[in-house]
Amino acid sequence: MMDKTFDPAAVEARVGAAWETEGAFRAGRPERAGAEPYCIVIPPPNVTGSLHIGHALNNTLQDILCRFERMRGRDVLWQPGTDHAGIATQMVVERQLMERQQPGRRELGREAFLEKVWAWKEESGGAIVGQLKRLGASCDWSRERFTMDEGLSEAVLKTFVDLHAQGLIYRDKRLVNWDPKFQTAISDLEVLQVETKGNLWYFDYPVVDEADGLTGETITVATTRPETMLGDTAVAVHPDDKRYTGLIGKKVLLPLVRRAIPIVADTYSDPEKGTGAVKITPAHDFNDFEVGRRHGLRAINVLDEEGQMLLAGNEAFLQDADPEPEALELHGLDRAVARKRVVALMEEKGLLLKIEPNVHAVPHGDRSGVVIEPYLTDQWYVNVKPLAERALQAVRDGETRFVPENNEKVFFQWLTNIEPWCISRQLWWGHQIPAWFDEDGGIYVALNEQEAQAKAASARGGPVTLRRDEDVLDTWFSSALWPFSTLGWPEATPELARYYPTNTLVTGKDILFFWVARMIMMGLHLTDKAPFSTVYLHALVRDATGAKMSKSKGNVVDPLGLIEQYGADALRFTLAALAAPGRDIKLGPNQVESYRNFATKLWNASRFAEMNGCRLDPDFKPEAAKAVLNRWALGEAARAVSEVATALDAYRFNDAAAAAYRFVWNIFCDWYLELAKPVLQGEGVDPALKNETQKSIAYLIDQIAKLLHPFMPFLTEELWAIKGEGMVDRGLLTLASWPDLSGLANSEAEAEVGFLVELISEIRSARSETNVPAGAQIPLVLVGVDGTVRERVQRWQDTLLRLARLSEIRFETDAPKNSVQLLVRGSVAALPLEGIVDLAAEVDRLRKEAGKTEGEIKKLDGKLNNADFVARAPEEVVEEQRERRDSEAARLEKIREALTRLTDQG
RNA sequence: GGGCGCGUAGCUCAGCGGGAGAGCACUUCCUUGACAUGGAAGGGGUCACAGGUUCGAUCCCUGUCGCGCCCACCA
Repeated sequence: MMDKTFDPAAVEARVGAAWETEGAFRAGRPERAGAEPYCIVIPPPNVTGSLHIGHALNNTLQDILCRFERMRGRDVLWQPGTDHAGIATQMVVERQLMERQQPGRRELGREAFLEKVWAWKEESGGAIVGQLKRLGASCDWSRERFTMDEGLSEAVLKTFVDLHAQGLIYRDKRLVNWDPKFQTAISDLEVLQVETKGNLWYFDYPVVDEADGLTGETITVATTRPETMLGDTAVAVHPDDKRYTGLIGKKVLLPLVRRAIPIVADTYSDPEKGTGAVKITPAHDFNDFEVGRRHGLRAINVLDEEGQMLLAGNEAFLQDADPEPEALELHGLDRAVARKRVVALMEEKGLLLKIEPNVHAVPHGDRSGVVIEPYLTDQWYVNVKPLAERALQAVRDGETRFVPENNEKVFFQWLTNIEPWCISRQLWWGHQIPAWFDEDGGIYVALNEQEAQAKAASARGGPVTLRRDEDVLDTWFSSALWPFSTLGWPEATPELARYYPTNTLVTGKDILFFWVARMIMMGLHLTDKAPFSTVYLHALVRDATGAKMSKSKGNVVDPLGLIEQYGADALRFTLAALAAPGRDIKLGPNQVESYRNFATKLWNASRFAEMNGCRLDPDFKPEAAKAVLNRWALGEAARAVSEVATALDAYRFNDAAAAAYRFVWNIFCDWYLELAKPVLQGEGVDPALKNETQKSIAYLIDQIAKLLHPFMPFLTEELWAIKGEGMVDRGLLTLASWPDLSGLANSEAEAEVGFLVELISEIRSARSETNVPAGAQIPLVLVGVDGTVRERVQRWQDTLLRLARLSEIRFETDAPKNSVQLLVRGSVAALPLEGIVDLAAEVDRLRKEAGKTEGEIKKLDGKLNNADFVARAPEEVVEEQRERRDSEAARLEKIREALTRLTDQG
C-alpha cells in the first residue's frame, strides 16, 4: 500500500542511494558501449561555496538534458568538478583567519598559508557536491575533478608554456587594474564601473617661461582626482582649440611639486569637457598613459600597492622637482585622505578656482568592492586577438551555436573589441606561473625548474641562480581548459576521444565573457575543435519582486531550504517551468508550493490506481486497446510525449514542463481517471473492459513517470519502483527508455471523448450559472439528435449521470418547456429546469450568446466578402475562415431555435 | 555614449501575421470513497502609445514613453 502522502525527504534519500549503488550515472556503462555519446561539463562551482539558487537552476537544466538523453539511450557523461576560485577562496580563508584571530597570510608565509587553504578545501569541498546530489544531479561522480588537481594543473602548465612559445603569452609593463585591497592585478572583466557622485575640481596651474620664472599666466585644468596631480607630467590641450594655441609648447610649474611640465597638443583633449585643458598623469590613468607615450612623457607613480601616497624616497617623483614640505607630508596617506588634503592645499594657495558636483563612473573591484587604481606594473598577458578571431569564425560557421540566439551578437561585439587578457595575479592560491627569473632580468618559461635551468644555462653560457615568479594565474585561465582538461587533455585519453567535443554547455549569461568565450578560444586553439556545439545561456534568478538576490539585502532564497520544505522535485519542476529563454526568473516560495501540489497530485493519482486494481501488465499492448476511452487517453499521452520532447530539443524547458503538467493534471487526472471511474467502480461492468482500463491506467502512469523523470527524478523513480514491484529485470527508471507512443494518436476517439468532455462541461456550467444545488440531480434531454450521437450518449450513460449529476437521460424530438438549452458540437442538449431557472434570465443569456455569435459571423463575413482577402490570403486560411463561418452560422441557428422554443412556450 | 532586451488579466509570464492564453491570486459553490497540497463554476485584457507595411497586426517596420541588463567612460 502506498503511503497516504508523498514524503520527499525519505524518498529522496532512498532513491539517491539506489542510483549510487547501481552506478547509474557512470559514463561508458558496458550496455551503452555502442550508443551515441552525450556530454555536458558542469560549470564548476567554487570549491568552498555552497549551493545557491543560481546553481539550482543551472544544474536542474543540465540534469533535465542529461536524464532526457540518457533515457533516449545515449551514453551520457555529465562531467562534474569544482573550481579553486583564486581570489574568492583566498579571501574566505583570510577572513576566517582574521575572525579566529589567528596569524594572517603574510605572517604565516606562503607555504603555511597554502596548507590552510588546502585544509579548508578538504573540509568544505565536499559540501557543494553533496548539495548537488540532493538536487538530483546525475553527474558521473566517479570522475569528479578539481581545477588544481594534478592532471588539470599539468594542462595549465603546458598551455602556458606552449602559448608563451607561440608568442601568445608575454610579459609587459603597462597600466593594469590594480586592486589595492587584495593587492593584485585583475582583468578588465573583473572591474565594475559604478556611477558615483563626486566633484570636479578646477585648479590653476601657473605658466612659466624658459627659465621657469612665473609669467603671471595660468592654465586651468579640471580633475576628479586631485591627489594624482602629484604625478602629472603634462597638460594637454586640443591642437585646434584657439583658447590655448599660444600656450602650446610652454610649460607650467606644477603646484605643490614645483616640477616644470609641458603643455602639449593632443587630440585626446576634448574642448567640450572641463576647461579643455586636461592634466596628464601617465602612471594613473589609462588615457593619460597613451598620451604620455605619444609625447615621450615620464610616468610618475605616486601610489603604493595599498593605494597610499608614495612620495618619500620616490626617485621618480623627486626627480626634477622641488616639492613643498606640505606636499611631502602627504606621504603614506590613503588616496581618499590625500585627495582632501591636496584640495585644501590648493585652496590655501589660491589655486582652487571652483568645485562642481560631478557624477561619473568609478571602477570598483568585483570581489573587493574597493576603488580600482590604474597601476604601472609588470604582468603576464595573453594576446587573445588571434584566438578571438578563430572563435568568431567558429560561431559564424555554426560550429557552436547560442541559445537564445541573440547572445551571438553580444559575443561578437565583445570578441571583436577584445583587449589583451591580464592573467597574472599577485595571490598565492592558484596555479603558480611557470616562469623563472635570473638576476639580470632574463625570463625562462618552462614546465619545471630543471628545464628552466637548462634554458638559462644555455642562454647565459653557464649555471645561474633562478627565482620562480611568485604570481599565480587568473582562475579563469584554468577554467578555460575545463571541457578538455577534465577529460584528460593533453593526454590522448579514450574519454577525450569519445566525449570531446562536448554537446551542450549550460551556464548563466553573466559568465559569457569570463568563461564561455575563453573556453571557445582555448578549445579551438589547443584542440582544434570548438569545445561544445550548443551553448544554452539561462538568465538570473531573482527574488519574487524581481530584485537581484544578495546577502546584504537579505533576500536570498536558499534552495536547500526549499528542498527541505517542498522537496527537490518541486523545486526542480518550478525552475524548469519558469525557465523561459532569455528572461530572468522571479522566484518566491508560492511558486514552488504550486508545483509541490503537482507532485502530490501525481502521487494521489497513483494511489487511486493502486486502490482500483490497476496493475502493470508487461504484455499490455497499447496499440491493441479497444475501449474508446483508453484509446483516447493513450492518444493524448502520445501527443504530450512528443510535445515534451520537441520542447526539450529546442531547450524550451518551460514549454516542456507546461506540456507535461497539462497532460498529467488536466487530461489524465481531471478527465481520464474521472471518466474511468464508472468502469472501475460501477456494477455490472464488462470484465474485459474493466481489465483493459486498469491495465491502460497502470501503463500510462508508467509512461508519465518516464515523461516526468527528467524534471522530477525522485518521485518518478519511486513510483516506478512501487508500480514495478515483483517484476523481474525492470531496473531503474533513470536507465529506462524514453516513452515511444508513436502511432497511438486517435482522431475517432478524440471526436467521441471530446464530445463527452464538452457535454459534461456545458452541463456543469449551466448548472452553476442557474444556481442548481450541487447535490441536486436533474434530467438531461437530448433534442432531435441523430443515431451516432444517441449511441454515444448511451454508451457513456453511467459516466454522464455521475459526472454531470443527472437523474436520467431522455431522447426527445422537441425541447421540453422552460429548459436551458446547450449546444455541444452541433447537438442540442436541454436541461428542464422549470421552477428552478429564471426564464427571463435564460432568454437573456441566449440572446447575449446569439449576439456574440452574430458578431463573430459579421467579422468573418467582412473578411470573406473582401475580394482582396479571398484573392491574396492563402487558400487554406480562406477555407478555414469559411468553415468557421459555417459552424458559427449553424450555432446561431440552433441558438435561435432554442430562443423560439423558450419564448413561444413561455 | 554604444549595444541587447522587455512593456499582454491584480501578480508572474507564455504566445509573436489570420479565433486573446496558462499558473498563482480573486469570487461562488462542493469535505462524493485518489487528492481540500483537492473538485466544479466564474469574473477579469482598447495585448504601453502613435504612425506605417499588409487583404488582415498583440505579432513585422519606424518613432515616442516607461523599465531592465551588458559594454565603454574618474577632465
